[in-house]
Amino acid sequence: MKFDDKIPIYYQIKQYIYREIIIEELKPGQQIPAIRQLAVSLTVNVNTIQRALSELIDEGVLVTQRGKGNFVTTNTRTLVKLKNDVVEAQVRELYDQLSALNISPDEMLLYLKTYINSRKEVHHD
Amino acid sequence: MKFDDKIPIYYQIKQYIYREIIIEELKPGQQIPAIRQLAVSLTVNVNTIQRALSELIDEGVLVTQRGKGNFVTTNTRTLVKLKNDVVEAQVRELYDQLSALNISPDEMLLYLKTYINSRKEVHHD
DNA sequence: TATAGTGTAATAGTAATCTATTACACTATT
DNA sequence: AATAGTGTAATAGATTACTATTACACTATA
Repeated sequence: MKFDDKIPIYYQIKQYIYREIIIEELKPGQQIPAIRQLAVSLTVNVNTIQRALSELIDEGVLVTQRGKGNFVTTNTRTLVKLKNDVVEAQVRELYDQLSALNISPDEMLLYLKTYINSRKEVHHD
Repeated sequence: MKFDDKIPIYYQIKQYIYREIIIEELKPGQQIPAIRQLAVSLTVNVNTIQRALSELIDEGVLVTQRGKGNFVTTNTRTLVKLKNDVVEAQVRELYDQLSALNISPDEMLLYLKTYINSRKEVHHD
């Protein structure tokens, strides 16, 4: 996985797990990969994984069972809130940043539409 | 100024100056505040300001004149590119993040519209 | 020429993040 | 009982960012 070197890795791992849960790549109640396994597949230290997970556990997104493993919460309310919060944070970020550039809401929509269209025509992946 | 403690301060200061230039709060050719003045008004160390400015100088956004001060470039091409780059980076960020949540372009537009409307109705500033 | 206002550079100390490593605790299975 | 697979905890070292501080270089002006 490629990390942004301007943002703490443990924090980016939190966001990554949020996403995996939201798209149900990790389903409610499902056991997530073992800490040492995650450390290998993300090529970071176990402690860094542990820091991310312990925050997710504090937030109630994951539930830990000592000796067994870590599991996605089955609490629907928490999971719905998670998706809403993550999406809204992203949208608000764009809104705030473009507002700071004196760009109007209508222009924001136009910029987004234009960007989407530019992705449709040419695919530079 | 309030900084995000997940992102280096010098980097946030760069973004701040980008914005001031884009909205022409700092105009082409204009002298920007002295380094020690910026350090006071942003309540950070002179070295931190210096790090941000030296990168802006390397990028050609600012021009320095030893003993005189720092000035916004008068190069129109650089300034136009700056605005385009900053705006597109923001839009791409939203697009990529929401794509990772399996959200379609149409849904992205809807989310943005909804957020904009929610800002119109109630103003919690 | 002295002084005030600029930018520039270097050093030292602190804090946060990440890595590497070791050790321990709990669970399930052989 | 032993073992393998989990999570948990603690220490030490490297790196980066930030601060504080001091000093120096250039420009303009009194």
